Amino acid sequence: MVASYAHPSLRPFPLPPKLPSPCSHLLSFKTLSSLSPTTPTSASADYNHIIQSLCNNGDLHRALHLLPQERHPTQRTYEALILACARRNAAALGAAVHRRLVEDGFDRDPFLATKLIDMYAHLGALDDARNVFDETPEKTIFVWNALLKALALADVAEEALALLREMGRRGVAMDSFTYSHALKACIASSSHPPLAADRVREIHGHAVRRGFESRVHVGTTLVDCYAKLGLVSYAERVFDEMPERNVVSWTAMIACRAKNERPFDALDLFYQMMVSEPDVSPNSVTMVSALQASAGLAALGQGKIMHAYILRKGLDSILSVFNALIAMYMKCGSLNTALRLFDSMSGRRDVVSWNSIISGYGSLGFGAKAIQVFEEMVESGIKPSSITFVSVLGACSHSGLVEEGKRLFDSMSQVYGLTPRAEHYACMVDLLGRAGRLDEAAEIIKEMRIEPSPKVWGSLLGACRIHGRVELAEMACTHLFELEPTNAGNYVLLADIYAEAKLWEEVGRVKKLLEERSLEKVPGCSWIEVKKKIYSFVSVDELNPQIEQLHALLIQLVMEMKKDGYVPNTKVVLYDLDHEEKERILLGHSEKLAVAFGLINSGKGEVIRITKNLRLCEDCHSVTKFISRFASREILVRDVNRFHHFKDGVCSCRDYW
DNA sequence: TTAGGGTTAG
Repeated sequence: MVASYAHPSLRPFPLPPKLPSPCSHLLSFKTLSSLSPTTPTSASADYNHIIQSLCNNGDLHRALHLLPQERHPTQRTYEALILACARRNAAALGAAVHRRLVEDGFDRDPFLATKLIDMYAHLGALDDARNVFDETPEKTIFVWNALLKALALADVAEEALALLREMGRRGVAMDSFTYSHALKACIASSSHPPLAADRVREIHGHAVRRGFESRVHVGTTLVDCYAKLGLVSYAERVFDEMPERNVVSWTAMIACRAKNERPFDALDLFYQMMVSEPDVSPNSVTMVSALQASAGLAALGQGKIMHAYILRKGLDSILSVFNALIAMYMKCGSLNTALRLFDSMSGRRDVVSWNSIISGYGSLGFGAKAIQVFEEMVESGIKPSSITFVSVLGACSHSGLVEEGKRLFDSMSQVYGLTPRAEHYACMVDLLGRAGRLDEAAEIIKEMRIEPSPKVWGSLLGACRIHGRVELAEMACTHLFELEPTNAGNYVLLADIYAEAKLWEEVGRVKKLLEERSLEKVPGCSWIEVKKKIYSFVSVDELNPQIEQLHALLIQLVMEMKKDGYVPNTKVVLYDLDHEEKERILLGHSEKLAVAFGLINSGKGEVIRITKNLRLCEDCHSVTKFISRFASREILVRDVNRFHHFKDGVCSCRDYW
């Protein structure tokens, strides 16, 4: 079944019956007024009960008003007050409750200490949380875990690990909660992945020895930690060995694959869960991850099946699911469906919804439209986030809107009070570099107040590739080879630049470096979804059952093109081979095979949608433009950077990409 | 008393 945005289940759900106003079932306003602190109180009034009820109903002020009336507040009363202060982000009131609690002699109570630590952590007052911990004489495991969690989730995860070591020294018996917090601290503690991985492995080993690995929460946290470190096979091993799995464990594993360039395997796992686990029902988070996998594959058919499922289960009322649907349609190139969904959600759009539309327009090459949507977003009262600027600056870059991009970049700090991060500088380098203003791009890097990230140098290198700047490319590579020595893509780009300048000796030198470091170029791969099945192609794909048919079609098309003046762009082939051999390699590029497959196997009027894991090659770009005219077919190719929409012999990028 | 998974970009 195929879902459309107009599915009847999309009609708004009936509103729940109107709730009674807070506390109306407890006390009338008149009764409350009579209980004000200035009024003599009745000895029989149960203030503890009333205060707790007021707190639970969100009426913190009235609860605090009553507190002085109660001579003997109980532990439960203080718990309710602390939780209410945390919920309302009421720092000053929280501190006042804490003072009163101390006066009442509850400062040695480990239960309330746990609640206070949670409250202070929630309010961002870590020193206060630490003080409560220090001043609690009887430190139960709850107290230790509360501080561990507070430190792990704040930007002081190193301190969390120090606390863990202290627990070890003092012989505190850790429980499964301790392990979950400690693992999260490992991820938060280090921006250096190898160090974080060592730490996770160490705690993992510890958990295994103590028998905590079999706990479902610990196993799930381990899956997630390895996922965040990009160690997919470690995550899979933990997941496979879990004695008990629930929907969260399955979702963590699906998300792990979806986020680590394994969208096909993520979908596979999703369907495995649906088929083999009748007791596990996907929830909103599962569907968000599954949609992300469909988006990663640009598998529109799969995405539509999920949309139908989401509607049937009513999960589209959840904003994150709705946003994930918009993103999925955008990444599958279905701009109109994404826009219809976006239009249908007026009033409940958040910054994520807007960002999806801005980046969607950007990647399709509608830069001016992306800027217009950005302005509408600001007008509607939503504050742009750091990601909004990555999206809108990226949109400027794809469309060559240099001056607009510069203006937006300046507004980021001057108007919106956001400090540009490395990724924003990378956008600016890309914007200027693509437009051929490489010296300005290099100047921006020089003036950066923060350390340029690999993305920044990578953007410069990419621009050097487009504009054939050998020396500047070498300079960028001295940084890149140091910062990310194992990223084969940088070596390949440099070799590409040398090859284009016909510096074959230098090409050989870079290839030798790749060999010495045992690095392999990521092979180009393209795929296409036909009748809800995904077919993938690699270069010179001799194992493909239809390869002869595909070749015959491509040879025929190229012959027609040559009559039209087409000259194969053999400079994109990195090897110093003769022209004929280069042409043969060019013809076997995965994206050409996928286009030919689409022509043969899809319906006549259907748009051919192809996805490629790398940047689209220039020769394939020319050939696809021709095919779109010659075969009268719309062809949409999503490469690693953006969309190319081919129609009537023209590409939406207007050859600027 | 406490814990685990997710949406936007690059």
